[in-house]
Amino acid sequence: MKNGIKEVAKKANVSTATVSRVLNSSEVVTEETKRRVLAVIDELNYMPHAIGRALVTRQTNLIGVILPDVHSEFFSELIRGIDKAARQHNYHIIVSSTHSDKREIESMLTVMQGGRVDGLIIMSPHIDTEEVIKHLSPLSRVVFVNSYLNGASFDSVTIDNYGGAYQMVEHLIEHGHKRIAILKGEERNYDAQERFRGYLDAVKDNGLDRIKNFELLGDFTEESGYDAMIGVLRMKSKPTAIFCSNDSMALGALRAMHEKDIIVPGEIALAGFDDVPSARYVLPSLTSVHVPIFEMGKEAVEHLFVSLEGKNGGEGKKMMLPTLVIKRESCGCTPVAT
Amino acid sequence: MKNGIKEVAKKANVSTATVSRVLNSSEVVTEETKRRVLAVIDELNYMPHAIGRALVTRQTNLIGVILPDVHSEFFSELIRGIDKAARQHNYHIIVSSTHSDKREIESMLTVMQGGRVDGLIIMSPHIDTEEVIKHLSPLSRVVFVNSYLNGASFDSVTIDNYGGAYQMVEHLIEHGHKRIAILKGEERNYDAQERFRGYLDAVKDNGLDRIKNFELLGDFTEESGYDAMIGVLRMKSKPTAIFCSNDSMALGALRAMHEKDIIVPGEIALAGFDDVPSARYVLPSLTSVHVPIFEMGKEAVEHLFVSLEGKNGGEGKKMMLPTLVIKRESCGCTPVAT
DNA sequence: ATAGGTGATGTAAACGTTTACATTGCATAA
DNA sequence: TTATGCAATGTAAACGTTTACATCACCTAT
Repeated sequence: MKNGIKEVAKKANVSTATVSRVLNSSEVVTEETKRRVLAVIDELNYMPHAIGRALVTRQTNLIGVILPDVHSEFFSELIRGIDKAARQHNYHIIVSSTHSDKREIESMLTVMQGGRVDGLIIMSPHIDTEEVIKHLSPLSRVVFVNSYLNGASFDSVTIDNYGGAYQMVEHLIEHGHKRIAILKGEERNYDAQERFRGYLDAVKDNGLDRIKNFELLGDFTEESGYDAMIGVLRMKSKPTAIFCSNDSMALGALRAMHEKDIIVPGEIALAGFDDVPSARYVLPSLTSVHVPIFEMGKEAVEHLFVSLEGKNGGEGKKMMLPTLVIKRESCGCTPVAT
Repeated sequence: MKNGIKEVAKKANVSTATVSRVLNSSEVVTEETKRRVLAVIDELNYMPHAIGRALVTRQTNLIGVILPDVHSEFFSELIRGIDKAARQHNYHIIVSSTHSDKREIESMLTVMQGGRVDGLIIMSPHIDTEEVIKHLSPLSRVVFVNSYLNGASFDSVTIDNYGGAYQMVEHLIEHGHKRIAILKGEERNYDAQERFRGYLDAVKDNGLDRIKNFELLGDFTEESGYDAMIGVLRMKSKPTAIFCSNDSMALGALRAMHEKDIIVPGEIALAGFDDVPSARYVLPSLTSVHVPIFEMGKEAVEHLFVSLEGKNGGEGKKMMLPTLVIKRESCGCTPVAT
């Protein structure tokens, strides 16, 4: 007992064309006919076949979302933002995580194209974004999110990594710190690069010396933050403040300091980036740079729709969302609760 | 300059059927022909049109995932597990969050069915699951995840909420506690119910009195944990231990105790549920019940594929994944680091 | 030499819609 | 009365594949 548009048409004594017109609320159908068709649709519990429809309209109402591995708050917030905005346009999203694996990215793009989605949102924080672009069919609509994209004419939405880092470091300087270390992220990570750039400029613009020893390398994980901090604590002349390129590393650093009985911020002040939920609940609470992830997802979708509706291809519109320094206990702004 | 299978066929001097056979690696094609076709495919950069294919094969290689609002670690872990398993079968996933809104669920189901996906994974922790089931087309393949599902003949994968709570409470009892409070989740939440049931049975089986005053109501948010704890601290005769139905509430409770200078676990011991990442980093670190979220997603997909491959409809196979008590500082197992 | 078999390829229908165009019936104007 | 126009509906092609079936060439056994 299959029931397609044909069955509905027959039962309602009209042609499939008319049923289709009712379905797409075309104006030209008589009230009477419309009522009859609707009744039959209801009776047969008819559901339009999305694939059949997509084949002819060349529209799937689907957006593909390609992400690298990403920590959980970021991931869920981004998806939430994207989904929310997509739903408002009556779209759904196909999500896939690439683990930043080249072969995986490639296969993903192949699958996603070929009519399966109307547009693509890609996050590619590593420098291999050029690889990605190479596999992009020229007619596909794409918006990049928080990606390394030098000059390529694609739409993109990013957060102000540079500015956030700059302001945070400047804030530490306002506290009187002159020896500020940075815990960097992976070299090839775009966010990490930008945040480092912000640190460097803030240090320079405020007349402090750049101390190469204080530029530590991490990889955005809690462990790497812990390890790096242990290293710092072995230094003869220690920094008085540490700016971590993300909160996970800051939490790791904090753990190391707890273990070694270092008082934060008394002996060493600490600041992170991302403002993850835990930042509020650790002791001392973690000063961090808030990042509008949800909004970024939302904006990405809006950009995509502009591109989808306009005839002309994406004109490479870039958008940068502001970040915000959240002052808590670990930088010394608020007395530490005990 | 469109290029479909026809263009490939023409250029390679074969019929579309042969191209299709090459594409689907059918055995019967000559080596020579295959090579020629493959060459043309490469030259034209031909990509099979997924929709055209789906229309005739009646297969989209897509799994729909419908989730309520869910906290971020849970969300991302679950998606990760589902995506990983799906990719192994060459499937992609369509994700949508319903915010537990009835109308939204309904429209979601309608959209998702009608040939758009091959199967559905649904998480519906609230009691209104029956509403969901009502809108399920009988031929759609579905696996429920962590859902309230009394007896309905659907496949489902859940975690052992009851057992985890039971063991955790029993563990607190082993520490010598006799006055153990519980911070419950919303009444209509399935997880919350089960965890409460575990608490109740553990208390009873160990010969302790049920103290109604100690059964506090929360809603799984950090704030509700904080508020409830403030209430507890005003009680004349306080509990000596508190079991929170999830970690967010436990973190809230912890914050309240910090503010009021209550020593944990010295004065009041604390335990949570979910084992979120922050549990490791708060002070004191939080004893909690670990939940295999990733695995749950993976298992859900595997169940779905069994159902997809088998001719017969889902036989209502249920699977329950074990939970694990993780002992840290907040229950008194480990000395608290300072 | 011929029938029958086999292996490779081609032909065309089918999947479930939408939509350009054709048709119909009817009202209105000349 | 007949042309004209218009509103409502129908007809059938199209979207891009897959696949059952037909065809064809060639080989083998009789």
